[in-house]
Amino acid sequence: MSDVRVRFAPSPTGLLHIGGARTALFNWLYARHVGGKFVLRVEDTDQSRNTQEAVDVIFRGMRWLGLDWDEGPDGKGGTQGERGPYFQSQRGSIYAKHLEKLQATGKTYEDGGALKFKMPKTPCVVKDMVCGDVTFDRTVEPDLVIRRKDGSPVFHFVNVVDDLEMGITHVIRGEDHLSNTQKHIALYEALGVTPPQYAHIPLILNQSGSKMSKRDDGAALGFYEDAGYLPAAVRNYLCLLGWSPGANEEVLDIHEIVKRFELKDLNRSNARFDAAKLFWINGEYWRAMADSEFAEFAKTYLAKHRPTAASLSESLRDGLLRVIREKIRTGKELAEWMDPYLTEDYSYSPEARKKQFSNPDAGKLLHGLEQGFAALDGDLTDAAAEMICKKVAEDAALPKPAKVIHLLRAAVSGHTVGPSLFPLLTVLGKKTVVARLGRTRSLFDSGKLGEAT
RNA sequence: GGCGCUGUCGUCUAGAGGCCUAGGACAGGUCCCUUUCAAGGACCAUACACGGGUUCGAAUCCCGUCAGCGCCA
Repeated sequence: MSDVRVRFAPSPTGLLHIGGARTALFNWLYARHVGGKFVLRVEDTDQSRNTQEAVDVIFRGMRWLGLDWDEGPDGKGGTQGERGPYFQSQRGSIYAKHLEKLQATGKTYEDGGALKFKMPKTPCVVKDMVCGDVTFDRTVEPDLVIRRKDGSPVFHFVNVVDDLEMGITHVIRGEDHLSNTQKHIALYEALGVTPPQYAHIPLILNQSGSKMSKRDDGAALGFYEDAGYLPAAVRNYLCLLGWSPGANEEVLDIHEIVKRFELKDLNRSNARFDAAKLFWINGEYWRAMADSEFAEFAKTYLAKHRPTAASLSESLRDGLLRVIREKIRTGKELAEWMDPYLTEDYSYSPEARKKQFSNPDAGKLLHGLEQGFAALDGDLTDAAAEMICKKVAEDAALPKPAKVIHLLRAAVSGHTVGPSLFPLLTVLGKKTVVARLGRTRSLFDSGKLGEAT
């Protein structure tokens, strides 16, 4: 246990920004590493955007990443912790109290309806746990508006008041706030309170090298949930942006990361977001998942994105998932690869039309395959399927069965790529394979599988 | 414009004066494996921003320049 208290203070904008998620993650990692408290505070002062949905997005994202908080709204309409309320919109009287206190010091003055704070004109040294001692020469620092003409207190002020009222000991936040920190320190000092420790972490940059904004592709955490990424993989990737476990390791269990995470090991330079690397890490987690875990993931993901998958028989669905899983690495791909088997009215891709059904011999081969599978005695197995392919190839005087195999794949799935073919056929079963071959053959015979359509 | 931060392969990083003819990973390339696609294996290419110091010795320390980013106005 320790008396460290850190916080994540997002505003409900309708999405949980990937940079915000990373800030939350680093606060969480530090709290868990030292055994302190992690506080969630919602900075919902912008009434126009302050909706329940927007707040829920934050809770959902945090939970998805597994970042549990010790104090804050519990996400179910209640509160946990003694230092609330944890919504800024409910803290008006607290701000008013501190505003009065600040006014009593004589360090403020009215100016055109706004209340301004007299900034000290002396140098300020921010002792940052990541950036080191950063000196600001404030001789020309303008005074700070702390209450607008409309009476609303400004961000810097409420942020400071909240942090001191909530007993925050370490402020871990994006480096974009480093230059503002001297203002915050001035406010703490004016209120007669010792400022917290600061740790400014590097920013996450987009492809073009500027601060990732919500307009950038993949800037919302929800994007990865929708795309069927695994939260542990996203979390692992985010840890690697500005922090490194040291020697040649990257894919690490979160417990191991918690154990090793130190603020002093944080990088100082901004990091570009690399979607390809995240995709790779996701693949690592995808393959490492236990079967039961995968089954649970697939069930949940398909329920949301492919509700019709529920009508497949359990054995068919499980079989398909098994043969598909090894070829792909996200839920989105899983859903797309399931598509050809969710209906008997499946479509044929342009590649399949072009590569497989533009060949005049295809009709003959399809007939042969259909007859071969129809005539099969007993269960359809990998070996039986292979034999049929070989025989059809021989009958057509083809030197190798490859051509037949490719055509067969296109015929039963409509696509030129897919799961390993023989295991797929076995999963589908003889009846379905024969029916699909019949359908394709008949469409082909009536000239409906050409390139044009 | 002022102030601040940063600057190692395309990207994320290891590196805290000699272990560095700079290591790993992703991405890229070649090959192997493979009756598609993945996965896997082997190999290749690519970096200490630049210029000055300090030192026997610098990616590592200091200064300057340049560049990028951020904050404020």
